[in-house]
Amino acid sequence: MKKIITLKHIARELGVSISTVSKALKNSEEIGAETKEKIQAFAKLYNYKPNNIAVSLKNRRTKNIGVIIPDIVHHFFTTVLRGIENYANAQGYNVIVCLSDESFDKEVINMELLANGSIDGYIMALSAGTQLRNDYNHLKEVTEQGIPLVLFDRVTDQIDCDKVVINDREGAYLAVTKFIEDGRKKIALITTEDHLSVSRDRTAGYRQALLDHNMDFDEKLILRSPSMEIDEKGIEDFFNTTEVDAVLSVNEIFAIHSMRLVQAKGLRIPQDISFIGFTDGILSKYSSPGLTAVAQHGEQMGEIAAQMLIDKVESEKEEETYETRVLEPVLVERQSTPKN
Amino acid sequence: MKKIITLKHIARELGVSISTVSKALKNSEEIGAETKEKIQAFAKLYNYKPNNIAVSLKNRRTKNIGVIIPDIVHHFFTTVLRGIENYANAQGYNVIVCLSDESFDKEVINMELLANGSIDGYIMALSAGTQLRNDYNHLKEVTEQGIPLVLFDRVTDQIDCDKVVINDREGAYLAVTKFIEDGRKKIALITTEDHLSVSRDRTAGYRQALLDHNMDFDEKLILRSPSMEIDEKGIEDFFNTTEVDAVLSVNEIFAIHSMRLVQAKGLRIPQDISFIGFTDGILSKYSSPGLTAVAQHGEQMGEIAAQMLIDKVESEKEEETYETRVLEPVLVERQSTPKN
DNA sequence: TGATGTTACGAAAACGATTTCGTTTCCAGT
DNA sequence: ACTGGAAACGAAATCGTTTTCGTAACATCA
Repeated sequence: MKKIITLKHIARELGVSISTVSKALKNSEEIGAETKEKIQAFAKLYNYKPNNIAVSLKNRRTKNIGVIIPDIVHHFFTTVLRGIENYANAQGYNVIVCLSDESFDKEVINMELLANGSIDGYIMALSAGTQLRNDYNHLKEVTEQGIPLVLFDRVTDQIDCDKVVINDREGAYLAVTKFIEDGRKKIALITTEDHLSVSRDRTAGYRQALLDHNMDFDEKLILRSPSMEIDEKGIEDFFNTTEVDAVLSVNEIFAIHSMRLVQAKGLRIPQDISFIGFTDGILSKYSSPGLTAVAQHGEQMGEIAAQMLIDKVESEKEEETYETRVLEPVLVERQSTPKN
Repeated sequence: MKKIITLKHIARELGVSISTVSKALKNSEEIGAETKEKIQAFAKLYNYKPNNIAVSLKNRRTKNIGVIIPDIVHHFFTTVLRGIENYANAQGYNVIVCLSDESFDKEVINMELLANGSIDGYIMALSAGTQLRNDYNHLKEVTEQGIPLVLFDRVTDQIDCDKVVINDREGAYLAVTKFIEDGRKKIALITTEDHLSVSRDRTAGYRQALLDHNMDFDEKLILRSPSMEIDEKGIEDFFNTTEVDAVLSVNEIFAIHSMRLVQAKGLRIPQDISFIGFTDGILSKYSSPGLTAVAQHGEQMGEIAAQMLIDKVESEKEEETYETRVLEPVLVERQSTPKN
């Protein structure tokens, strides 16, 4: 078993002081050429690596960033996470991932677990529980301590911090406009309750598109699931009782499930009914027919979030100016909507 | 901006020594009741939390575990990660995630990034690049330093450490046996080159099942993709030139893509051709028809890996005994195979 | 020769917490 | 009154680095 070696060992072994070793390894001009070479050679030989923990303690910088997301088995979040990882790693940062599981309590616990100096800043998407409860004190505490925080996708305007979102409203607007241009008359929306910020915005965009094209906004054409979990019964009932020729869904799973349902009823996609789903994920790509999707640029979002956070972490000045970056969604057309 | 408070601040403010504060906050019997109360109250008031970095330095324990996986936008790995998270968090550990991107170099870099005391141990699945190169010196270095390491799914027997795998061979065997029992004669295998340990084992299981049932093992029925990335052209050519009535695929995507392809050619699933895929992920569940899958118990795998690692980390003794846990796969039957 | 300047290195404080030994004070026991 | 021993607290070392500030030895210059 090879021992891990410290400055002290090198110093003792070579009969010099710890400070000399430290400086020599940093190639300081202060140290004589001979001594430097000797120390560097020794360090290389024994594969010396500075202890990160000690360095962190000294610098008050951990080079770790904490990411708290509601769920990891979810294409969009993993995509964002990849973006974060990419940028962070390139800058020499590590990413500590915590899952809130859509629960307020877990979100709080996770934040506290990281709050004791383990990280230099947070990147988060709010859990459904937190948004429902509308309680952001745990975020406030963090920002009040001056720890940088970047919120993405699921954000709140009750907290002053940097944010990255896509224009969810515009995404829905795009989709519904496409439906209308294709001559669809009964455009349904499958979404969740409005406490999720993204659902609220998407519903608003849906509504706006209808109104802007002189169509009725009919609550009966909206199915609101209590959460992002699939409610198969609810969806089935909805399609049994509601006549519809286009469906916009706030996530892939609702859309895919609905497609299979109406296909089983003998409807043809996209001739009889067309579909668009939010999140251009793996399901949209591989479903049959392929699902036209509102792409959310998850990876880019992650990169931007990481960049904003690291910029804040590394900027010495305590400017209290926050920025919200809004990414524009695009429609990725596949076979679930007619070609023009 | 609230300042973060340290033992020193409390000590100074209350006119006692740092040691007294430390002990008081740990409810030590050494400290008088009055003093203890005073200190604890003050600490609560100012929301004192011990600095993790300092504690880590003192204890030589970070309570962080490093997870290195090839890809995060991949259902199986995220499932495992969730299992790891669950167990680790419950034990008060944080998880640092690094992505090797299937590259040997990135894997090495990530390991080194964590190797300097940032973590108490590693959980890893080998990257394709590493398995191809067959070079495990970076792992050896780590184990030689006595840092605990648990390998999962993509493992190697060139390294002595704890491992968790599913019985890939048995999974393929199960699937092929099912095909044979259903009367299939031309059973294809879509896999990758054999340098990936899982592909090798699955191919072996496929072969064994055929031989055990007195059927020919025909290389022409095997399509080997160079990597886990989809090779659409290759798959199309394969189905155009090869007559087949059953397909076992080493991952979901190959299977789903193939299903769409043969459906487009007018074949009926499962009447004319049936499909089984490895990894019971989201695609299998939501494809049409639903894809019968070999479930890999990713979450359980993650939990076991985390448990093995934390056990090793926390056991003082330096026993050099390693264990390999083998999970048994199960077949999740859906509509891509006929019902019996 | 004495003042000044380099060069090359070491001592020590600091980061924040833990822990091992003291040390002081006070009181009981004889 | 003297000893012994709790009780309550503090000093200091320690974890491994970094960094500031000395300082010794030697060279330079007027």
